[in-house]
Amino acid sequence: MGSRVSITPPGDFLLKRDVCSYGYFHLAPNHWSPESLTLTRVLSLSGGVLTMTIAQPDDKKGAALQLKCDRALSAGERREAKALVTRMLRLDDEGVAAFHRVDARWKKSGRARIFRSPTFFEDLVKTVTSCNVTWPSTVNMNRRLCEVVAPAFPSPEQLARKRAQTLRSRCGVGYRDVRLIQLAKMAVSGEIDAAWFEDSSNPDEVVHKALLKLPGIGPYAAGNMMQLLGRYGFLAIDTETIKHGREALGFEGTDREVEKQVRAHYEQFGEHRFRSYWIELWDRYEQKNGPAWTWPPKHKL
DNA sequence: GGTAGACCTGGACGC
DNA sequence: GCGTCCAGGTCTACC
Repeated sequence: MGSRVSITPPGDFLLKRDVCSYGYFHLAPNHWSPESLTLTRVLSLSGGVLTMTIAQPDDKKGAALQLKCDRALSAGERREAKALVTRMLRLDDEGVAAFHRVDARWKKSGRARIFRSPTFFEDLVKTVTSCNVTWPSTVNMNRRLCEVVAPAFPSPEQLARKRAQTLRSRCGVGYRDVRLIQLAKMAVSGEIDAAWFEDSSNPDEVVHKALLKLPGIGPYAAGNMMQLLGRYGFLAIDTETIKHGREALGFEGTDREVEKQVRAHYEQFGEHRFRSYWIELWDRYEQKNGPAWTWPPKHKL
């Protein structure tokens, strides 16, 4: 007999909109069902692995979330599950109103939350697997990491035990093999301390610099990790950003010139600049392709 | 500090 | 079916 857990989200939270707000909702072990509007994923808790389905049956802002698990949970595991879901769905984001004051374009729709992973380490690995590849390769890498290493997504301990050759040949991560194992070993040894990165009392600039020192993390990945940590004052500039600068914002010139103009443009949003940029970009994707919650798992942006 | 080239995978394309 | 080209961000060597 499985467990059911109920969570009361913030009054503006809408599951389908706030899960399908960043590409990670299509990366294993996440599975979004456009038919049932539910997110299913495998999680690892202290009592073992389980599969959980998250639904918002009333499909209205602020309506209760129902978590359905395929096995019974202890009281401690219920707390663990709630904490992981809270991180993924950003239920504890206290900056939504402040963001809408700075960028009122999204106040009516309520967009502000950007989906992420239940753990810092999963976000780190997903970010590395999204560098220097097209999206279908990122999808494949994450699927195979879950198939080959751990169904609930590899923990640092599980990944640190793997051989580079295994990751390369069976997970298709290519030259990222050594970097991923280095990151895992650093997380196991404590050299990468997730709690330190998550601690909002540490200054953004210090956290950003620390991210840039990690293997496989360059300017784009560090910017992306900053937003995944809830620090939105940094942009994550990639080829999509340059394309957006040209097509949506009308900037011209070389890539470098467009990047400069993009950076200058989003200055006005201060500590919220990534959200303003990302929601604008995502909104354009949805104008072309329909709401993200209708996209099939193999949807190409 | 700036830049060129290597690193891998998978998709598109031409034959 | 095969070979070639290209896109994608990080890292290193070099100027």
